[in-house]
Amino acid sequence: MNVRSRSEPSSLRDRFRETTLQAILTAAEEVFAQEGLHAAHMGEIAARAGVSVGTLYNHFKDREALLAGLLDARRAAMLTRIDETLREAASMPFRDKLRSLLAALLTQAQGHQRFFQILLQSEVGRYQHTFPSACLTQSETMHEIYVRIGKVMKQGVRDKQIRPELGDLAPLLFLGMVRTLAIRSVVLKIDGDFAGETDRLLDFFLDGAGA
Amino acid sequence: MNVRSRSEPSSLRDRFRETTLQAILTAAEEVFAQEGLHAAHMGEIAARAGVSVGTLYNHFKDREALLAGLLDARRAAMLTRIDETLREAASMPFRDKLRSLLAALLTQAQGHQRFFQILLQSEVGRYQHTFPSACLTQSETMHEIYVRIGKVMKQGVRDKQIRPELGDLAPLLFLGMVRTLAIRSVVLKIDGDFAGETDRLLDFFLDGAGA
Amino acid sequence: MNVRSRSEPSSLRDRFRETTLQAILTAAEEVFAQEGLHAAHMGEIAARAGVSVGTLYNHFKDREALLAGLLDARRAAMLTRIDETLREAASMPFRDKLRSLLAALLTQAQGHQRFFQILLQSEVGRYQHTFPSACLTQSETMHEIYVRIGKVMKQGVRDKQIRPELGDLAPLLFLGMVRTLAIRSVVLKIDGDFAGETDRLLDFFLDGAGA
Amino acid sequence: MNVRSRSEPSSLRDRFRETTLQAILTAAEEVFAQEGLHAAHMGEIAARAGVSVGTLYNHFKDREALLAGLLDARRAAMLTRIDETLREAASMPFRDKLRSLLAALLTQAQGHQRFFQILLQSEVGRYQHTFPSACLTQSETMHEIYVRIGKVMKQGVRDKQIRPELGDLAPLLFLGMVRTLAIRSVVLKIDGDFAGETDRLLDFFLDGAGA
DNA sequence: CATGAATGAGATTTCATTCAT
DNA sequence: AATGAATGAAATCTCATTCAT
Repeated sequence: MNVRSRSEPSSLRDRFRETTLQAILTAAEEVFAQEGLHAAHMGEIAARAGVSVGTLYNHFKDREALLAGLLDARRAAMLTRIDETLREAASMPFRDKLRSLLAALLTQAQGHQRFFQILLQSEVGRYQHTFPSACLTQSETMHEIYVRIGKVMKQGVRDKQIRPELGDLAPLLFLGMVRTLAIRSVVLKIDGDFAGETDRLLDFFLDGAGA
Repeated sequence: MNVRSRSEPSSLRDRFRETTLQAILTAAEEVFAQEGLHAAHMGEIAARAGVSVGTLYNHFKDREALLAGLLDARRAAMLTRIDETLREAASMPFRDKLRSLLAALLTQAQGHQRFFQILLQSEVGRYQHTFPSACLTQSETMHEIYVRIGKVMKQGVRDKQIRPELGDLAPLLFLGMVRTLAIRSVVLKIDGDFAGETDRLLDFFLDGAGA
Repeated sequence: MNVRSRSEPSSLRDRFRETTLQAILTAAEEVFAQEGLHAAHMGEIAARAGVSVGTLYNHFKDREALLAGLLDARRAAMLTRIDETLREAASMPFRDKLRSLLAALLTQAQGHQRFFQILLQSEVGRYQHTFPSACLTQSETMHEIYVRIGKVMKQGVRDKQIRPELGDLAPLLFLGMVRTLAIRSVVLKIDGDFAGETDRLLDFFLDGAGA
Repeated sequence: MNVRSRSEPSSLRDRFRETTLQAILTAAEEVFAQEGLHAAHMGEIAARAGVSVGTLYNHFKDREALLAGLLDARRAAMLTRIDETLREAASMPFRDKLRSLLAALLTQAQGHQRFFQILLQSEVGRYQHTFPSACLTQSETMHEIYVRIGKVMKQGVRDKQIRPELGDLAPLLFLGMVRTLAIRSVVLKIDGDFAGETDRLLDFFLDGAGA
């Protein structure tokens, strides 16, 4: 009993801590995506999370650690989702497998737009000075995604479904389509239906825009 | 004579002033591209231009005006180049015209990588707070490019060279390929040969990656 | 109980905050009065208040807000004091009432010499560009004082104690006497006994300097 | 002849130089009065004078020397005018002499409002750090004026025209009336008719505001 | 642990002054 | 002697981080 009465407040505390942590991560994702990596201020993140700045520092050593933590958490979720999709699609014919992958990427990009925006920022901006470890995380994430797309493409080439001339451009162009939709959504400030474009994009990717 | 004797010292000074201005713009382009819009510090720009901080402020009211001035200058050059290409290609068959446009875009993206990087940053980052007027310039630039690509695509659809189902995605995807190369070059830190990829990209765009 | 245990630490912190705020206001009053509105530097104010520069900005948005906050606080105190005096003197004969008002003004001018110096600076200097809102506060303060003096003067005219020919010059000249003492004290750098001059000034005001 | 032909261009040059100098002084007077001693920028003065900043430095060692030079020039004119008035009024009865002095002061204050505004600023502001020598000039100017008023007042006391109780307050209060009009004109931004108030002010000074 | 006021390093911006033309 | 672009010291302001409560 004693043990329980001691352990329960502790687990309650843990749950509180976890809730706070999630609130911080969500707020951070919002602010980093909306304001940009450099303009995302700790005060703003704290305010949106409904905690004080000090609390941010109780959970993360500094600003960079907060971003790195956020990216780590999201990255795991994203890669897990892609891997699941690929496993489910393992035995499908190539075109269906590619379709599943594209649908998964688009669904992720739409469902985690904020995280995706951060990913895009990391790609084009130079944040190595300000966020060295977060940048590392991001390029690793991107690399993981490329590796997965790359495997599918290689299989496609082996199966004579993908022209070999494209070589390593194929994964880049495939992901580039997702990026295009994401940017369209940011620029036009509309919540475009990413997944609904799956077939148009797949047709474009495999058969081109030519008549 | 009087006029000349008056205008000559003035034009000499003007030439000096112009030299300084170009040095500032070049330095600013480097720093904004390499460090990112928010992390580009006036001190760094001044140092690279080989002038003092105060000199930046003799030429531009503030940091934002400097960026806006830079973007205005580069934007004009880029749009002029694209327009020239399109004029030269006006009477070509569609595929050649599209090839010319793509080659022009890739050449620009490679020749003005720094400016292109800034353009990409403006697309994905949220700089409206910090650089309102520069952002406006950038979205106008992007819009101008889209309009030019869009016209060619519409003609392609009329000529039955482009599948009409893609609709407004066609220009986005076309520019997306250029973006893909630009990002590859940034991420891999290699000066990839953009223009050399023209044909691979054109084939991909018109005929797809499918075998 | 819970409320108390929550409110107490908060009120303790509030008291600290309030202490800091008062230290800042006092330091600002000193520096603005001694150095002049334009030459009062934030660093100097911070140093005298015994805080860091950043702390000033935790309490006031910028330099102007600090001045405006200072003036607002002091203005309330000054007008309250004058109003009290007038209320106490409401039923006195005119000469005594005027004497009370003059004594109150002189006491205020002496007791809050620094604030008065700032008031004088605002009158003669052109600070509309640098301190627009503070200037507004100051002219409102001056206007409030004029209104109060004006009322007494009007009553004096009705009671045939003040020559009507002076018209609206009477309040100006009355306040001018106070200004004269304040300036004498500034120029001679002596802490002249303002209140001790009440009767000499009252005699002068009512009966003139003529024999 | 040779001598003449050499001296003439020189005197022409001198005249040019003199013209430029006057333009600078006039511009400086405007800017120092309108913007305040601290906010008066060399660039603004140069622009209003229609010369370049460099030219200011060809005529004056630095900003302070420019202000000092301006004040010296104006001070001489003002004191000369007052002295002339006093000489002309030397044999008048006391009241007329006082009236002449007051009229002269008011006329000066109105005719050289800008200079007067600078005088007022110097009285109440603390410019010893920024403009040490100019401040000296100003307090000397003020002192000279006080001395002149003081002499007349002393004579008034001897002639039993001025109550001796006022003592050294009399000159202060006399000048205070002029200051009152000047400030009214600044605050109300009206070009009040100073000289037209001479008689009202003289009556007030000698006989008071009492009925 | 949470809090949030205080800190101060570092950024932007201003402007008197210099000096090559 | 006039010019005005360049200079850089000094000011204002920002914001990540700390730490006493």
